[in-house]
Amino acid sequence: MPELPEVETVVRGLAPDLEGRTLGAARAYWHKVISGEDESHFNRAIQGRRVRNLWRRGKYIVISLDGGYFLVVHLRMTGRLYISDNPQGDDAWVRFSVDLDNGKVLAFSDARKFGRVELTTSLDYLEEKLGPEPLDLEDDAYKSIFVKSERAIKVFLLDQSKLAGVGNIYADEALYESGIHPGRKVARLKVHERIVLGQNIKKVLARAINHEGATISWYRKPDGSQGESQKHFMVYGRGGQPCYTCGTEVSKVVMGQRGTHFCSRCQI
DNA sequence: ATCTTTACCTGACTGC
DNA sequence: TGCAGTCAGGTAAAGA
Repeated sequence: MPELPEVETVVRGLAPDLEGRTLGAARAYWHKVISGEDESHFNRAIQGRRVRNLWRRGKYIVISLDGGYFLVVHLRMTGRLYISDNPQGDDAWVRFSVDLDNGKVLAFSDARKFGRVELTTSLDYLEEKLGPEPLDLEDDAYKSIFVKSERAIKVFLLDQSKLAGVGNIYADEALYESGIHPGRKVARLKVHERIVLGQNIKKVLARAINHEGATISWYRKPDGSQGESQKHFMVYGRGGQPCYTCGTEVSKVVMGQRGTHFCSRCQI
């Protein structure tokens, strides 16, 4: 499940091979993979444009092209983005590809077909729907973000319009690190809890980036190798197993339609 | 307006 | 071995 650290790892891995390349023909192997315009218009607009650079915004990958165009990619749950020597890509689930001027292709693979590729001339819509970048925020900012809402903090953390990039895994991990029960209402969090939670969100995300993301099922780095972050989870995916801190069985419940893992003794 | 629910999808896994 | 049922979860859109 690509979240901020996984998307960041993909961007860092692709940048050296993509920056400066000129794009050629694009192909969609599944019609819905391209959001917005149709394939022929998409193709006319993308061909011949040079890649300037790329970056991550929330869980979105933004590839900046000459002429003010941006290729925006979201991996959703099972998406992969990689460079291949094979025109068809390297796996059975390639939904989109675009030729590069060095004979390789940029391939977008996605078993679940939830991911999307979009060509746009404005990134305003991203800024309108996304909250701030969690790694950029200081304590004061976290104090003010975690205010007012009556929702459970776990559900709140998944809302990309409040904070962009945190997903199910790192929400559970950050709450564990903070000793905060996922069902606590945001408005009831004490000031020091908001600060600690913000610090731990940054800590778990930064650590996961250092581990090059978590390979749970589908996520791979652009070179095809697995991340290491999953080896360091304290609660995610550990329902029924003993808490590393106190030995209590890790609980797994559903919260906001998402599997939620926590220690009922360490998190209050 | 804010929040919740549903739909989108299919591979992997479980149980019979 | 085969098959039905369940689960995984990010986001848009619809509903409350």
